Amino acid sequence: MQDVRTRFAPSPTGFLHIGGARTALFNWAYARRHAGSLVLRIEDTDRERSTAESEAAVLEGLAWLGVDWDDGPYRQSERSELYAEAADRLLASGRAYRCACTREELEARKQATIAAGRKWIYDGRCRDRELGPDCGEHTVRLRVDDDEQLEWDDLVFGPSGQQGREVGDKIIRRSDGSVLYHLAVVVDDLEMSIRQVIRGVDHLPNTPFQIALYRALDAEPPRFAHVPLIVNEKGVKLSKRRDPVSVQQFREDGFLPEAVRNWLIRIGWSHGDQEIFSREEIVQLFDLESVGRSSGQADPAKLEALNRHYIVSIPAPELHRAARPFLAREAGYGDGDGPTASPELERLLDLLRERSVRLTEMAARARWFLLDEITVDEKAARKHLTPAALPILEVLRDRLESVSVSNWEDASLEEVFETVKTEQGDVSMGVLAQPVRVAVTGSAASPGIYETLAVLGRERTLERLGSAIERIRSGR
RNA sequence: GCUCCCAUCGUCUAGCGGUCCAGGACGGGGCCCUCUCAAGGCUCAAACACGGGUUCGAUUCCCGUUGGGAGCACCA
Repeated sequence: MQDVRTRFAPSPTGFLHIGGARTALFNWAYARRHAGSLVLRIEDTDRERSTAESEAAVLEGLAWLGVDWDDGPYRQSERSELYAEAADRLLASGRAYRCACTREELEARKQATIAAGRKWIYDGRCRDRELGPDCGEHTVRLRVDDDEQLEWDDLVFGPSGQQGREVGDKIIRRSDGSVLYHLAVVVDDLEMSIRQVIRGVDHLPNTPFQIALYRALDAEPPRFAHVPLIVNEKGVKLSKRRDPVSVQQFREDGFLPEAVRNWLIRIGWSHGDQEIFSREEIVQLFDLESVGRSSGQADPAKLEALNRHYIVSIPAPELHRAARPFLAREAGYGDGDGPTASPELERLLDLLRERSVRLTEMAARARWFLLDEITVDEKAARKHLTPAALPILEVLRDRLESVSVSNWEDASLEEVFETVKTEQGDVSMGVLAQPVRVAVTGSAASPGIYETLAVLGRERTLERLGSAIERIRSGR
């Protein structure tokens, strides 16, 4: 069997977006699945747009998603001698030639061709001129013969290819001596011994020319796998500028990496009817054979469903760790600080799991516990903190006062509620619980009332019941 | 415009000639449960783009139409 060695090659011109993240995931999954290796290469030859911050963001995003690599990160900006050398070699072997056509001339001929309704391909004017290094300002082009069959068996799209005449002699080295993307990629993939190139279909049209480059360099091309694009609601390829889809953003919005990873790996890939894939299962089951060919949308609702799933099912310590920064933010702590871990807080988080889609929501639902001062939802107060509820709250407060701290737990609290319920003429639980809930959490929604009081603690419960009673009495 | 690619419920998809009056998941509707919010249980609606072939038989194979997309740089 052929060795597996893949690569992910992002250009650091912004954040890691979900399209790139998914490509990374596919490369990672394929490499891991086949016990191969993954190389990370930063394509930062566009000095104008590439930044160090962006590179850091990309690496951070990958790490967060659980994509680990075995080699790199390499930076193309540090490898230019390699590319220059390759261009020289091509020139020396006659597989490439110097072209002295100016941009203006090229543009004029191109426009004329297009006006004539034909596709512009370099017309080969300098092809046989055998220009030497002293020909003045010039570019270097790869010689691609008209009848050359540039074909490959795509791991996703099957047999693909073009004739040389459809490709033409493209520039591989600019007049300033720098090298173009195609050459850099081919040289790198060769030098890094990449065996499978897994990338977006938007690169598929580049492949014939790159194959021509491999041949010109007397090298065997790797296998290619072009994966369908992730598109937006309009069905158009995602763009960093237009579509707000950075991995970083999802992280800040309270999504778990497990959920985002599961979400992305399932766009364009499936394994029967299975929907939930752990990191281990992806490594076990992923394959290019079950990657589809049509582009897909990333459905936010699906991400939310997955996030809910993982919030419920990840081990408690992991959930607590993931939730900490969100709790800190909600509680108004500075960076680094955080709410003290306590058995009550952990219990509350476990109660909140089933009711939270995102960590942000979870933290918001924990506000009444995190802060000493609660904010009372006015609508809830109007409905439940009414004069009619006053006697109930008073009786409950008195009864709860006689429950000791050591007895402050679900069972004894339930007992108190049951007693009061009977005494008040068999009122329904709703009539009893809602005023208490609003009094104690400020909101009409919370975990079960016994659990809520138990987690809050005796002192704070009594204090808040007192405030609510005051509030009703003073008619606010 | 040219070259190439794609086409199953709203979305992601299963299906690799009969097992399909097309299955799952998310989303949506309804019912149940219920101290609130959720969760959960049950349930309903929802698709093979169209037209030709091939075949005893097409969602599955071929061609065309339509629709969508990608690429056409001295960008990556």
